[in-house]
Amino acid sequence: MPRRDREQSILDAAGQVFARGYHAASMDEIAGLADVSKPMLYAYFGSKEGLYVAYVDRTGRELLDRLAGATTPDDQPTVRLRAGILEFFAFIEQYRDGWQVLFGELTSIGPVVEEVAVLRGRIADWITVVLAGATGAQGNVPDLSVQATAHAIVGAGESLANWWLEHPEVQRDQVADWYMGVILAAAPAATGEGR
Amino acid sequence: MPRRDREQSILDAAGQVFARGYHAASMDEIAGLADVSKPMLYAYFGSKEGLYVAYVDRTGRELLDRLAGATTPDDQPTVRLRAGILEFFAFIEQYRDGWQVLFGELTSIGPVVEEVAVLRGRIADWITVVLAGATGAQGNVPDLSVQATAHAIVGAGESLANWWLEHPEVQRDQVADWYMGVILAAAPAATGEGR
Amino acid sequence: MPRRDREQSILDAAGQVFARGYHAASMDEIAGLADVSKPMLYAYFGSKEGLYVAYVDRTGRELLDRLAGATTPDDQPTVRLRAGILEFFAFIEQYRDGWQVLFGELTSIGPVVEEVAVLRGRIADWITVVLAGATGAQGNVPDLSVQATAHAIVGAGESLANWWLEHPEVQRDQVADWYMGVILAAAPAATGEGR
Amino acid sequence: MPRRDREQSILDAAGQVFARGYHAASMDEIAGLADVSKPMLYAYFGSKEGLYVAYVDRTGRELLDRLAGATTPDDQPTVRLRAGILEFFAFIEQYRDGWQVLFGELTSIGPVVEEVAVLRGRIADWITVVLAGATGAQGNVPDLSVQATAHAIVGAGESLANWWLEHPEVQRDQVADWYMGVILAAAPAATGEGR
DNA sequence: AATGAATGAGCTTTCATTCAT
DNA sequence: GATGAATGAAAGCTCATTCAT
Repeated sequence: MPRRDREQSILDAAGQVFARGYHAASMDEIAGLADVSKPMLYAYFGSKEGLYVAYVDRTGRELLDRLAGATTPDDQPTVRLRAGILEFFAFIEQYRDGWQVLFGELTSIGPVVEEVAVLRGRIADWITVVLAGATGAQGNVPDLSVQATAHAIVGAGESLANWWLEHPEVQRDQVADWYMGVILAAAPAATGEGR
Repeated sequence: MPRRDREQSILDAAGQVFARGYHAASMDEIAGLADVSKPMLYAYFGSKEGLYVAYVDRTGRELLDRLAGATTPDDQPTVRLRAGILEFFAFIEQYRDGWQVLFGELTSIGPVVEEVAVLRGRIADWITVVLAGATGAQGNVPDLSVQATAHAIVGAGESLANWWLEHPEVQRDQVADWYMGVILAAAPAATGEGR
Repeated sequence: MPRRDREQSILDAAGQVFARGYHAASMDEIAGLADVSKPMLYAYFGSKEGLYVAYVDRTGRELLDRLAGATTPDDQPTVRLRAGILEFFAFIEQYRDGWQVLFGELTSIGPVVEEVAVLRGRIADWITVVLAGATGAQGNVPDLSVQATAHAIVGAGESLANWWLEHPEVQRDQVADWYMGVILAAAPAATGEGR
Repeated sequence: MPRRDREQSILDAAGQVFARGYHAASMDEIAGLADVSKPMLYAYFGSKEGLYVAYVDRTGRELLDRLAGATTPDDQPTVRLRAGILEFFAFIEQYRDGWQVLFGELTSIGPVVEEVAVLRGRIADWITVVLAGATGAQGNVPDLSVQATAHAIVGAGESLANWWLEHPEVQRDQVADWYMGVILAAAPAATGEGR
């Protein structure tokens, strides 16, 4: 099996195990699940932390790509927003492990904390930009209150996503709608409009 | 030192260490910080998990007590809401460790997952009740959408709190105001109004 | 409670716990069972080993006293033998814990090994003496073969006793009879007769 | 060193240490004696108990193999008996540790209790079968008294063996002869003859 | 006379990591 | 390129034992 594929299948295994938390994961288990010997893990990723970072990277990129791919700049802002949100929840549904790794352990291992923080910032940015279109605010330099509210919105989404994972009987569209409701309601604050 | 006091000072130390995550914490470190020998930890709390649960209990109760104490039922709903939110952020400011233990590790150890989930539910309830007063909705049996939105609101608060921890220059009142803005905006959905 | 009584009730508790093996026993458990604080154990018996020795002493003496008391020198040898054997099994039935402590752990803690070995020797002696009467051999200085066979007989008795503990439906008289059969059959060798 | 060999040398070391009793043995000491690091013990045997069971298994099988190999069915019964007994004592002489592990600790750790009990039963069976030939009894279904007496005989052998270990100046043949004397004397009871 | 409080030292077990082949 | 074999370090936990009251 060529290296590229090996790496991917190792990352897949790593996701399953890391989903239970960084410290609760063991290299042994990952190796076993990936059907590889442990030294391979180190040959390819250097260390446990390296493997974790690689997984977070791959998964974060996947999420951002999906958000980016879900919408075209020409769409109406609310259409873009809805498409993005749907994609967001679709990602959660499909990459449950990845989702839990990315957002389940806020106090995780040092270097990754930053990584995840950056990822959240990007998502907050995406929301801010789309919202700017949706609410008609333009060119406002986002100040602290915008940042804060954007984070609040992201947090609402995360929390909603976790709630959804425990209520799988609810339709994805439904959850997305509720989320949109919250976002649009909170939007004026988020975009700094009206201050 | 009598048992009661020792237990409290052990719990204080435990909080500092658990703040970095359950698995990352070691009994040795907690004992060292509390200036006690390890066997005392086990004599008083039985196990690492027991100590964790005890800490979560104490801290969760503290938070709920504060929320309850911050408001009197006679207050105007928005006054109550604002008082509660202020108290919430005051708690975060004061019990930073406790906050991170309670809300930092979504994928924590088995028995505590439930404990923390219950605590979150209680807070969501509190918000729902106060909101019901604030928006004039009355007697609505909270259905799924209300639950979901309440969770979203709680998540927004958590996320905002974490953001605030990294922007200590912002005033507490300020953050509370932003949060109130989000809540009141999202309230109609949370209280099921208008459906 | 006067010291004498305390000591006895501690020894009773010790027996129950030591029955599972010296190393498997914990001072904590003994103290709990005796409803005394741990320091009392040390005040009265000095150490875990001291407590163990005290228990072995008391129980060994009890067994020897019973053997001695069960028979009068004037009895017919076979009557004495049978009475002694019955008493032996009665002891086992009544002091199950003590029996297991005395004979269950051949590789026990240093000082006690000797103690128990001496006790066994005494019992072997008793058997030899009674047998000497029973088979008519007199005044033979017991040589190695007699010693050896006496030990074999004691071992047969222990093994039989343990077997009996797992077959409580069998009557004590029955087991005693079987044991007598083995002893009388083996007696000529034990008393050195016929060599 | 290949795994097979390592396992054997670990088991050898384990025997020496377990000879002092299961609870008195420490994995550290076994590892040190086997000149291996502790993790190897766990990699190969899973746990302390696993290692113990493995040792009991190997040693028990060895003993049974020897008993089986020492005699051919065509031999005269008393010849078979004598050969078996000689082999039994040879085993004890050679595998002193193993002997003490197998028969020294009657109250040992849970799972092994059964294992050792089964082993004893097998030996008792072997004796019963050979005795049946030696005394001419045939086809008797062994009843309780036979079982009991067979156990008594095994116990006599164990006790004799332990006595012998402390009197190494006695020849093996000598001890075997004494034991044979006891067995043959007790045999009628053991084979149920004459009832 | 009696105990709650306390501990040093040891236990079994697991983990991330590396070497020799 | 890939692995079986191996380990240092540290984890959670328990124990016999003592001291201050």
